[in-house]
Amino acid sequence: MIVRVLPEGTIDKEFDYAVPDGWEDRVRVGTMVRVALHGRRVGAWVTAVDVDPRPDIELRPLAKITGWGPPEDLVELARWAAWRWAGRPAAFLRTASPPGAVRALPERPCPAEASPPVGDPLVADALSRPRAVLRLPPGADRYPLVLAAATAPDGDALILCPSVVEAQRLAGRLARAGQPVACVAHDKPGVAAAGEWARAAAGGVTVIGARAGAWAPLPDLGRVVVLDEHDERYQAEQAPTWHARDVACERAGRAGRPCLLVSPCPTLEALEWGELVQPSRGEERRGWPPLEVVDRRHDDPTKGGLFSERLVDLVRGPGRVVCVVNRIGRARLLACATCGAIGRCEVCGASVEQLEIGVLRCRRCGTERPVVCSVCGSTRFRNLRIGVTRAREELEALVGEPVGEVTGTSDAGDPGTRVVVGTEAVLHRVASADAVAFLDIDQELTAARYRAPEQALALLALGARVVRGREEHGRLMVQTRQPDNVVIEAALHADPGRVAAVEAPLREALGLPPYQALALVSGPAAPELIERLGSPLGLRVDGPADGVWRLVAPSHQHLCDALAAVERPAGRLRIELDPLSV
DNA sequence: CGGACAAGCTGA
DNA sequence: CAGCTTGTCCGG
Repeated sequence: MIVRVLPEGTIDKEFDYAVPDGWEDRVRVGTMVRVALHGRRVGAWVTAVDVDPRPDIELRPLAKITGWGPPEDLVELARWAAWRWAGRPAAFLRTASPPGAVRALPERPCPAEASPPVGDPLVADALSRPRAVLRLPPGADRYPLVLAAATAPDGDALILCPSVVEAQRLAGRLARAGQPVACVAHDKPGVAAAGEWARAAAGGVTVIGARAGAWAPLPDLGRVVVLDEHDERYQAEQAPTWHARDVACERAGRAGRPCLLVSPCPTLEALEWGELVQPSRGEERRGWPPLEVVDRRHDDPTKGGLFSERLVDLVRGPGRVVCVVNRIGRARLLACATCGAIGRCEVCGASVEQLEIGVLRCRRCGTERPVVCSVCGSTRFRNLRIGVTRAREELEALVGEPVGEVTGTSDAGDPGTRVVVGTEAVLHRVASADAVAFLDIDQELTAARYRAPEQALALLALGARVVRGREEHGRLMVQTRQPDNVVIEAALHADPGRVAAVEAPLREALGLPPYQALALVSGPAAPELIERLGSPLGLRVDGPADGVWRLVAPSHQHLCDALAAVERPAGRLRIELDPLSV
């Protein structure tokens, strides 16, 4: 027998090898092997079996069978993803492969007993549709939905969560309920990750995972559920910038299986893809906490800083309070206290920030200088935009007790303080609180990213989840100079559809995703790629701006076909499909 | 990817 | 022209 293999790494070419006698039944599409290539041994995936021999080449034998690899449907899916995100199939096959060698699959567990009927009619409705988007408010418990999906007949469910921690928590809960479950995650600490992959590959288990879980092996895929589909952690930040939600949807579609996207604030991408299933107004309102909007339009921006009177009352007051400022450091924008000039870099003119005491640092070029006004020489500055570090200091002074600080880079140790301030990361770390306050939500509302309104609503929904729904008496507070902003109104009325209703026509008019396909091309080899690309029909090439070209096309079909048609030039190249900001 | 080999550059 | 770097090609 002759097989075709694709080597690991960046060799984007397939090679044929002979299968030694007696190995035939251990080799199938997806099997991981080692082969001699150009005097070296490299790992590879079998991509085709029973290949016709070529008379011109003397074939070498496979050197070794490493073990089980992605099943055939995922090898096909990897080819699709390579097209869809302009990457190499090997990158996706790596994600779809076990984190260590899998020699044998474990026994398939005995099937669990017959599934109980789904109690919640909303969940039953959502699970009964082939492509549904379920808008579930932040306070709603998703476990009944997960259990219903896990116990549904017709195959094993695949359930995705935005983070490995959430996936593990959910898998643990299902396992304790007696459900056979495998938690597939590549960066899962400690536990035998290859073992979990093997249990998934054996079948008969519900598979739960984070982003890479979209590539978990399931021999008998039933339904696919993506929880918090709006979460940006589903998208890989390195190229290829694939999105686990989109992979999951494509995978379910290819297998002819139902797929359900769940979110308190579904993205426009999700709404374009499937039918929206929403709770009654009353049910959705119960799932959002009341929102206290502190209108700061008439507050003097130079007085009180980030802390309005109502906010001071909140933090002084009983219960656990989480404050969110999505900025690290001490000061991200400063003005001279004497002459009022904005602190600027003397080299490039960009605004300077103060991350630590005594040093001003340029946000663009990184030049540092002492805290002296370059216009009038004064050494006193006003902090126009304070960050988490400074906010913590000021909060401590206000409440007269220690205040915790949590940012994405701070160590995981929980600050056991009553009041905690942090960036968005604090909402992922703190399990529950009596109140969540967004000190400067305007920063999110006015951010120069086209998804800013969706992201701001997602942030509010995350805060809402930490304090739970209306019946839990949690409090959600925002301080804003834009109390009429549709994002604030959506959270206030527990009606996320308001944001979509405003954003959809706007994005359509501006030619932004999901109504047009976008890609950014950068890196030393980018000019060569742009040159080779030419100007195919339907593709617009803008730029370069700061060395980045922007490709726009009416659909992914147009854009990805155009990219697939050109040969990738040598050298470093980053092709970012569906960028989160442009 | 990484080894092989060719082409280009340098210094005596 | 040896000795070195840089670039391109190719593998089964």
